[in-house]
Amino acid sequence: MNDSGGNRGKKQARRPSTERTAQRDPERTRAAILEAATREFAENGMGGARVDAIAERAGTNKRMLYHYFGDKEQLYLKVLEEAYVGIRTAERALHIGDRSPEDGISELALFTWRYFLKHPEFLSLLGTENLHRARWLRQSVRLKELHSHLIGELSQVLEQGKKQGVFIETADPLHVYLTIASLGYFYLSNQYTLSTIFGRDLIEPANLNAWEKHIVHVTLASIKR
Amino acid sequence: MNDSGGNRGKKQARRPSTERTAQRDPERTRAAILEAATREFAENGMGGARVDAIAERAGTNKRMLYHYFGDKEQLYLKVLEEAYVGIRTAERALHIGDRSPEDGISELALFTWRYFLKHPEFLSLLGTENLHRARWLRQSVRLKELHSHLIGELSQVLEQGKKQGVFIETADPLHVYLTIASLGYFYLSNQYTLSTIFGRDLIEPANLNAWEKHIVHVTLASIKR
DNA sequence: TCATCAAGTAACCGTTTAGTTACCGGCTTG
DNA sequence: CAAGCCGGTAACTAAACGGTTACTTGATGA
Repeated sequence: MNDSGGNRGKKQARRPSTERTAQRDPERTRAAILEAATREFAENGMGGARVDAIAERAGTNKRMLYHYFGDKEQLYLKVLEEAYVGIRTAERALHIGDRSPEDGISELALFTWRYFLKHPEFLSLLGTENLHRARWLRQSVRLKELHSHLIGELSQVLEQGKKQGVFIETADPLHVYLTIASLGYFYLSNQYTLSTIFGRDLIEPANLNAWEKHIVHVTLASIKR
Repeated sequence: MNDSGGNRGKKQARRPSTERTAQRDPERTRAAILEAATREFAENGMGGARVDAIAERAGTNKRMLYHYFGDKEQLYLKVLEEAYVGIRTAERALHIGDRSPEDGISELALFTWRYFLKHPEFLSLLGTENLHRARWLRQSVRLKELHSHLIGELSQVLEQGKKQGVFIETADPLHVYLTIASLGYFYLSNQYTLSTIFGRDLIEPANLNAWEKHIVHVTLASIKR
């Protein structure tokens, strides 16, 4: 039973006595918690993630988690923000404007697909956040700035392509990005139900390669004159 | 405090005495639980959904829920199965083979988009199930049969289009379906984060109409000769 | 060299949760 | 017409949960 001992409610002398060796490396501990939290939230969602599990995965305990991040919700937001910073930073390094418009778009499509493939935790976090209608992301000020750059750069590439006569006039930067992201996101984040209902292993290399080609094909076909 | 009274652990005479009027309508109760569960699971995911909340939403209590569905997991699987049956049944009624190949594909794209738009709970359930790597869907035998029909019918439409010379030879039924579903799913299920980061209200009617047109355009552009 | 304070531990707390038990009462049927 | 079954209620339980408290440890600089 829970209530054994009969001393409930009465404070007793405790003996915390450190049994594990203390790390004494705040930066490492903080990073370990953040990484463990990323995995836990990605695997179980906000509702399913367990604070105890995060602490254990990080090789520390709950006290430190609350010490560094406040509470579960703030830790979750931090995880989400870092995930966005990760993809947008890598994306910026592409400089899609340096090539021909067609190559620029292909490059962006390939990059996005491969990033999604390499970072399933990012897709999962997006799913979780949307389940909650962006409840936590909305609170984040720093994230909103990160994205105007992407649309701006993509817009320039499309304009150049229109001038050169290779892209249709109606091509819209937001639509193009959403198309690329859609095709990657759906295939990967829904791979488990899709593989089950269609009886095919979508994550098999041959199928992955076919879909990668398909994404580039569809994206270009939708904007080429 | 929780523990007031001092009678913990000792079984006492209870007085359940029916205070609400009993419904005495098993079919209605069952359906009410299923509908309430659909909403609760869609809004909160598997980990976040609360059995008490489902019972309350259904206007009944937990006992009935366990009586009809066994436990939380079996109830969840039932909800998921019903959601799939819903979309596949409506889809079948389209008979996309009755029109020209191009119209058939447009029809399927429009139907899928509008069904997703009308049934956000279906998208949400898919997301939740994939978070758990189709853990529950895999157990379902009845679902796997439902989907071969869709691919078969789509395959016929594509073949007809190829014969008529309007579709490219490489068009693949699974890829076409995944393309249509991708574009609808991503836009709608990620509308909250997307609206936040891009600073646009994606669910606004004008934007919805533009995306509907875009889906049809992209789908056809990707397979037209 | 020793007081201080950040880093760290583990037990603890109050509440919530999935699931169970004890009991009720009206309809059907032998 | 009574017996029993089925649909129903609400209180209960053990375990799990997010979050806190009491206390320890080791590096540092006055």
